[in-house]
Amino acid sequence: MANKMGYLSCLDTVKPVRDAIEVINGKWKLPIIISVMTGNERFTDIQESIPGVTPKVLAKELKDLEQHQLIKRVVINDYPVKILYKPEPYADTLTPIIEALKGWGLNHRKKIFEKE
Amino acid sequence: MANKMGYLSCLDTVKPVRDAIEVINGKWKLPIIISVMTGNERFTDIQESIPGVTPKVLAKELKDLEQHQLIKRVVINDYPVKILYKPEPYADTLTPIIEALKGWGLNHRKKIFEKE
DNA sequence: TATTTCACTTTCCTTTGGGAAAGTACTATA
DNA sequence: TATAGTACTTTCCCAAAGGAAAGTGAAATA
Repeated sequence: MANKMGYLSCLDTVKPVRDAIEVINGKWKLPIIISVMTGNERFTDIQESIPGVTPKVLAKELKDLEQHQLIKRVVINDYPVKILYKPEPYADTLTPIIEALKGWGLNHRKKIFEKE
Repeated sequence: MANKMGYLSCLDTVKPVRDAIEVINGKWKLPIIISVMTGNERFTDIQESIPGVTPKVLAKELKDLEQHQLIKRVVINDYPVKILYKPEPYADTLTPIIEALKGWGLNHRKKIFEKE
């Protein structure tokens, strides 16, 4: 079967981009990763560092991020038990994405304020 | 008022990242931008270049992207009327984000296949 | 003994995203 | 005249995202 499409294929780029989006999708995953990478380890610290996040959402997203091996949940058996969230080394691979989004967001905000 | 928080502030990064996410959120916006930047101009071409996108979703996302000045809708008054979607120069500013996501997605897929 | 803290969970509810399928208005082509 | 293509819109529906508020259980602190 030959080439019968009238459009230009862009799957080379679209497919991996979609794979990445699936992992970091939603409003909260990247902010949570950023908070944990910044050094926030406790549930309530992470929650307070991200305005608007509710405990329900935070608990769910932390589980998702753990499954993707981006953070780990560490239980410390002192009395009382402490729970810490730490970034996994794999989280570092997201830095270029985070930096690109940060740069774009900064510039976008500037653009919006200037023009409108 | 002094510093009374027990957590580390990460708003410097979280805020602009959230601004960026708001613009490119969802499953389809980046794939559509990629398709248009690749050179697909016609509605059906864009649709066919992105497996799974429905006309309803595509129409809605194209409008969103137009509002954000990332693409423009051009009406050509031949008979029949032609409608073309073209990238705006501002779309180019997304390239670092797209490249970062592409690189990450490629590597992630490799990681998944190797390990599990 | 009462209150607070921590790390959640539970319930309820609304909004948003998005898929399936059909329809539409126009024009071109056979 | 009939069929096909273009660029959508419309309707219906479902699932997931996400917000608000309260609850929970254990332990520390006042």
